[in-house]
Parts: sequence; structure tokens; C-alpha cells
Amino acid sequence: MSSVLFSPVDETELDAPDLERALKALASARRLQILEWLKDPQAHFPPQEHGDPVEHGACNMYITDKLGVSQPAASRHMKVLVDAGLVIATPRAGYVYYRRDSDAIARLTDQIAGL
Amino acid sequence: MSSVLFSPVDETELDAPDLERALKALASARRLQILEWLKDPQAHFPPQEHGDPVEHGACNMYITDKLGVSQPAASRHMKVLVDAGLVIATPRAGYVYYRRDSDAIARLTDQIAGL
DNA sequence: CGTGCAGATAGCGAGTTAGTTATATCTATA
DNA sequence: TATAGATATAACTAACTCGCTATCTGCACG
Repeated sequence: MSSVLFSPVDETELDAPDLERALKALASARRLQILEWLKDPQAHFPPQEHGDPVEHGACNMYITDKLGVSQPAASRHMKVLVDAGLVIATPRAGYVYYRRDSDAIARLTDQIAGL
Repeated sequence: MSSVLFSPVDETELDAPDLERALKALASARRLQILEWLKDPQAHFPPQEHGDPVEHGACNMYITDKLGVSQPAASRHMKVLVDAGLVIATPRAGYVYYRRDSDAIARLTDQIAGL
């Protein structure tokens, strides 16, 4: 009687504090913009030396530049997204690359659909 | 060539500021709780004298009591939800009844699903 | 193994949120 | 129409957000 028949994705729901954290992470024009850019890093950021934009996402420096805020401000926005589980950080060759956690985002939006 | 064939509900998307406002309204444990209660007012609130719980929703006094905060605090939470377009207020016989705007919530969650 | 650069952290200030109490408004009805 | 009760607004405070600059950390590589 496997529920996999009905739920190909993991149905684990966030508890109330985690859901609130995720919604707070989304409730920012800047962070919504970042998530949008990360849908297609190649289209929105310059070519990168070390990290593959498709596999590892966009370099933090480019996100900072494109946001037009200071490096620490961008760094904290990315931390909010990572802590909320929406984005994955990959340190590599002295840089940090960020990509969407598509599965987590899908689970979250599924859960929000039930609100 | 009506798009109604593809979209039985109105597909109008919120612009960036309205989306941010709606997400901020959702990004609160208290307000998520209120929205949950309003899914079934009869199950969560005492019987009401004037307003039909199903048609008009729950009386503000009962929401205040159940939240366990002061009346002005509850009043402002409800204002945030109304301003975000998630809840409809109906003044009636000296009380104000609140119900979910199910269509607006559905449109919002559809839009969030595209994030 | 030292230097340099990317990123994280600290600390500060302005603006916002969320709670409070006090008061104003507004409506229903005696 | 005066009053009472429900809700909204005002004013204040504490805590949090988000920007900044300055500084620290830590990894790569010469």
C-alpha cells in the first residue's frame, strides 16, 4: 500500500515555524528577484570561470553586483534563502555558488497550495 | 478565442508589490492560524447571533479571544489580511465578520506555485 | 608559507512590525 | 436621541529587518 502511487515527491510538510521561516524568506522583493534569476543563471549572469552555472548556480559576486547592494547585504539575503532551505550553497575554488533547491521549493509551494 | 477554456479562474497575476504584500501577510504564524480557523468557522468558533458563520465568517471578537492577544492587535492582523486581499470583512449588526477570499487565495497560491 | 581576494561577521542607524493601553468612532437599539 | 458595546485608531515600546562601513576569516595559489 505504498503512497508513492499518489505522491511521487516526498510529502513531508514543514512544521509551523519552518513554514513561517520559508514564507518570510519569500516575502521580499529582493529575494524573489534572486530566485527568479536563479531559474536560469546562464541567462542572467556573466560566464563563470570555475563553477558550472547550470550545475552549481550563480557566483555570489554576480548576485551582489546585479542586486546593486553591498556585499554583506547580498550575503545576508543568500543566508536567509539557504536557512529557509530554498537555495543550496556550493563553495568552490574560493567562490560560493548558489542554486535553487527545486525539490524543496516544489514541496513548499505544494504546501502553500493547501493554505 | 476565449481563454476560459484553459483557465476557469481569473489568471490575473499580482504585480511585484502586491505579491510581496500577500507573502508578508502569510509570513506570520498568527495569521496562518487565523486563515486555518477560517477554513471552518463553525468548527473553531462559538455559535454566532447575527452572522451566518458559513456565509460571512467568524466574528472578530471570537478571533481576538482565540488568538489570545488584545483587541487592537487582532484588529490589525485582520487588517493586514484584508489589505492583502486574502480575507473579506462584512460589517453586520454592529459586528464585523471575516471570511477567506477563497478565489483570491487560490490565485495567489497558483502564482506562488510558479516561483 | 605568505599574500590576496571572496565571503562572513560585527556594529550601527533608520524604518517596520507587533504587542500594549488609552481613546475615538460608529452603529444598533432602548 | 442617548447610551452601550464592538471595532478602529493613536501613541508608545521592544524587537526585528535591512541597509551601510569596517573588519575578520579562510581558502587558493604564487
